[in-house]
Amino acid sequence: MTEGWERRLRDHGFRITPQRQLVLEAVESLRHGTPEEILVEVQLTASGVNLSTIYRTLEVLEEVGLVTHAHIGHGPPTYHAVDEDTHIHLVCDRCGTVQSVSGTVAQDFVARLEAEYGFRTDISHVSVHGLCVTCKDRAYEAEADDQL
Amino acid sequence: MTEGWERRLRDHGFRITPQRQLVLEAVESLRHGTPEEILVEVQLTASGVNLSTIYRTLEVLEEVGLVTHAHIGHGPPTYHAVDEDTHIHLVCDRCGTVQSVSGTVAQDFVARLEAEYGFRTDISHVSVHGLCVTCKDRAYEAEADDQL
DNA sequence: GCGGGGCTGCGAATCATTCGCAGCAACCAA
DNA sequence: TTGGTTGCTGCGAATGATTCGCAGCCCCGC
Repeated sequence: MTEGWERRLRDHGFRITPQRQLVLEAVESLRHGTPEEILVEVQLTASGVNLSTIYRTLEVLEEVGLVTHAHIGHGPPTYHAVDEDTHIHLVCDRCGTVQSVSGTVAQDFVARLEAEYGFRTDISHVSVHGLCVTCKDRAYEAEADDQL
Repeated sequence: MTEGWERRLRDHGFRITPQRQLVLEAVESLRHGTPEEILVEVQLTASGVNLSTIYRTLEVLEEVGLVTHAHIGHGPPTYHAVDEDTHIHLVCDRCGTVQSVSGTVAQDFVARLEAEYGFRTDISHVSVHGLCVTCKDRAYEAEADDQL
């Protein structure tokens, strides 16, 4: 009985290796993870795995549709398993906090982009920048200062 | 008669320098530009300007609200003058093309994020990933192959 | 079980960005 | 206008993330 992930790899002409299994499991258990974080998780089981392998493996897993990545803020990308609930990251450009919200808030927006531009949005990949509630209030004060 | 950009810098305690003027002009004339591209543009006028200065200057200009930046795809960020019409980048993850569309398509989405989460979206900073019309069609074929 | 070619570990290379520092110059005051 | 004080810049090195080249290993079809 071939598991789904094995089939997906094979169907795209890739081999099944322990590293690929471990990386996929790490992504699933972390839910959010940068390559560096995934490396640490993988090394709990297999300490010999190299960071280059993490990068190459994530690329492969993404190509066959088992994981996706999103860019949050300026740092390295974070990877997710595709079966995660799709969500959107609200990134505060001032304090750097990241809030995950359900992808459903963007459904209308996504539909509109498809209708008007034929663009098929990968919603889980979107990250939205701006100011969180807290920092927004502080920004108002700064604007008030500007007026003086 | 002090020009607006000079006033903005002074009001935040920054000095007026030729480099800052040139970088701002370069951003305005390029409309979209990475630090590297801005350097080239600036060096048409002043060849001695250094890339470090471009980075530092962009940071300052952003802090005082004269420019903003957006992350498009995996490469370096691109900078825009703030008086540009706000727009959104639709980035195709397959072919890499970037399409700029009016920010108005996102107004409802932005309003909803503010209403539901108190999040103030910087719309010009959003970049939306997915598949463009052309690549979307090609993706359908690939999915069809998967079914076999 | 065997062989070929994909995969991995390792270290070096690359790319973007940041930092440290010494000299220069913008700006305030007299 | 003339100084003096900082802030700003150029330069080169450091850093951090990601990629590359290559030799050896091991997955997989026969």
